[in-house]
Amino acid sequence: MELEVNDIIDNLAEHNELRITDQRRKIIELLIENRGQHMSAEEIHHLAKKKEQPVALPTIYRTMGILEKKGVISKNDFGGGAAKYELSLGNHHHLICENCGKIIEVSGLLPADLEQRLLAEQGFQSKEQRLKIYGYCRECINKPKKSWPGTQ
Amino acid sequence: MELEVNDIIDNLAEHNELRITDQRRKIIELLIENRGQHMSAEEIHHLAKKKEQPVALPTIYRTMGILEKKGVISKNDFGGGAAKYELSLGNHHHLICENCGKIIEVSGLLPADLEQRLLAEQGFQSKEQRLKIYGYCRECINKPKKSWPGTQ
DNA sequence: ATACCTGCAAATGCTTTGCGGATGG
DNA sequence: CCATCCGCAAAGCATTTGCAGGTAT
Repeated sequence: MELEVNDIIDNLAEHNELRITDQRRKIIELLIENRGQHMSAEEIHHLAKKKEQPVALPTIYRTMGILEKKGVISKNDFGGGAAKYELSLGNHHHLICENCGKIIEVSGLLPADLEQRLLAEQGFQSKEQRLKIYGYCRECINKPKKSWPGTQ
Repeated sequence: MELEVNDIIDNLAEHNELRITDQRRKIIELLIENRGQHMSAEEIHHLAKKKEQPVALPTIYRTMGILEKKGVISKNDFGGGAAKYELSLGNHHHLICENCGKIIEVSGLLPADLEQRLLAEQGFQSKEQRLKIYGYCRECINKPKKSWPGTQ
């Protein structure tokens, strides 16, 4: 796990003028510790503070911008106000329950030849696919529904 | 075309306590006139003003909220700051060029049995699927790339 | 008549920016 | 040493809200 922080860090520094700072290391560390979670900038800020290594909010936003451009993380808008970030770990997609706000991750929903088809039919070279599916989760499917948006 | 405005209006008023006002009629009119476009609240605001039937921005946001909940429109975040709205006309998806910001609409990208599969495998009842594909369009695929985000 | 709408102005909340001081390479 | 980065405070923007007056039904 500690290894991976360095993997990412090294990769970032490799070709560019990107400096390795305690703040950036800490942010990546937190992203790895919470892999599979969707975290807002504010949540990362709180976690860092709780671990006695506070990182200022503007620094977090600036870092997220860099990491997103590098493809290390992806930024999601689930409709709850603040953007949510997560480590990019393979192409997966999100089922979003409109009743309780739960996010379920799923893979393997897209046809395998999608990228080639788009290139052939549209001349479009795709880098990343994001499928969001809105609906009701197992628990809410038969419950009376409340209104959206609802964060968790 | 004028017919369709009334279709939507009537449909909205049918089961609910929703009033038919000039502002709501105007907004729907503009959405229909610009079908296939992606418009921000601000753009709708400008268009209404230009047509001598101004609608206040808060009213536009409030109306968009209602129309979205009713499924008349869908709200998109393409990363350019403001949300973009469009009439819901069949399930289509968006190719987003990271170089020039162009949005290309495409249909028929998802497996036909997707909804049934999700219900069977996850117990998830899906209402709406939105696939966003980031990459480079035909014109930009060989151009030197600039940085993102760029709106148009 | 009355519940619902609108417009205005102000508030809100996420995100970005300017800047002086700090620091990694 | 110097370009880059950080934290702070303040600004920027899209969106929401409170409220008083207006309007559809």
